[in-house]
Amino acid sequence: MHIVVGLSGGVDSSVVAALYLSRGHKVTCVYLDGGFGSSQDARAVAAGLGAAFEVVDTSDAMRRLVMAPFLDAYAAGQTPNPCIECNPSVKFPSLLAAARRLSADRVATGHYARCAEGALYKGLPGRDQSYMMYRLPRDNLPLLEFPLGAMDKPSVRALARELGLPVAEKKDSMDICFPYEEPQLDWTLLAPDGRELGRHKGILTLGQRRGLGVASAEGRLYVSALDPKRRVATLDGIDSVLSHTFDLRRVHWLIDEPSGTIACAARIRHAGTEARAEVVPRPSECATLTFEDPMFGGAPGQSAVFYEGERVLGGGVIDAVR
RNA sequence: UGGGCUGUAGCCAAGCCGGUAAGGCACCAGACUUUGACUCUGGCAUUGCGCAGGUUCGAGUCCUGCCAGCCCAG
Repeated sequence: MHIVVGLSGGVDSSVVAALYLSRGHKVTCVYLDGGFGSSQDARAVAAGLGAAFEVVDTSDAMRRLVMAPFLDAYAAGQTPNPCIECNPSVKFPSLLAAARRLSADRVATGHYARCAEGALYKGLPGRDQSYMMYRLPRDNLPLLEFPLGAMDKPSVRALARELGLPVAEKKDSMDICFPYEEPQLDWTLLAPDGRELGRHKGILTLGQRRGLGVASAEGRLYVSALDPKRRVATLDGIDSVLSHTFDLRRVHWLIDEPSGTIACAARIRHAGTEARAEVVPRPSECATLTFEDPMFGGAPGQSAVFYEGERVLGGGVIDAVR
């Protein structure tokens, strides 16, 4: 089999490339160049493995489809999740296009998730990245492989050492992968009774408490409401940030679209807890998500992802928190 | 220029009849994390407690004076 491996130069994707080679497959490593970062490590890994290597320029798509919307969202008082946008609109389309061009059979990446028979499943607990991929087009799934989905990080690292990969000890990447300037938005911070508590220059997220610079005798304060038009943020106790119900837009399914209400488990943050919920589909790719117990951390712009056991059912972008 | 109250780190605030400065918030660092959320861990008043004296083996804690702010009377 000829397989295209999305090679970032990190530990995970490097192990993936090595695995396919050791199984005797033909591997072409593709480094996506978003216009920042360096292809050096990836190139070195591919060279070390004796695999074909090429660089695909995705900088234009990154700017248009990921970075610009990211900043727009913050300006609109939302909390964007660029990784969720990048996967279906830049990363996987670019890798699949490369595979088509090279007449390769499949595409593999180092994501901690699993793919089988056209369905997407979680990776192992504690290392699951399926949340970031719920928005992939359903017809992409049969072409994708995530060989690390059944592994944990220590094993992957151990394997990298065994294979003698030069990046075996490289630190995990986290945080947003592209550079940007934080928009200097002028927020006025108010108490629930309308008292002015302070000002804040920059971006704010619903549920945020650090960086506000406001001391309160009552305890910790969280951003409980954002009014992007007036640039006013209301600060309140943690109870004010808990909610059961979320309105979703841009709902995307990885199963046949349900005709009515479905019960499932759902998550509203990548590293958030999964909890029992109910999804009521609405017209125009909308839905209402209601949890049995109140959830913390929901913010417009973030995604809610639905699960049934290990399987990812779909998800949507949070439009409003109720 | 009558009476009462208060003055402890950036903010709020414990410190009882003196014994060698709680706690919370904020802030900083780290952990966690393919979203800058949340969470967790650690640090955070170096003889210092409005100022100046006094009593005492020892004072934030008692005494005197002063300064500042607040309240009630005027």
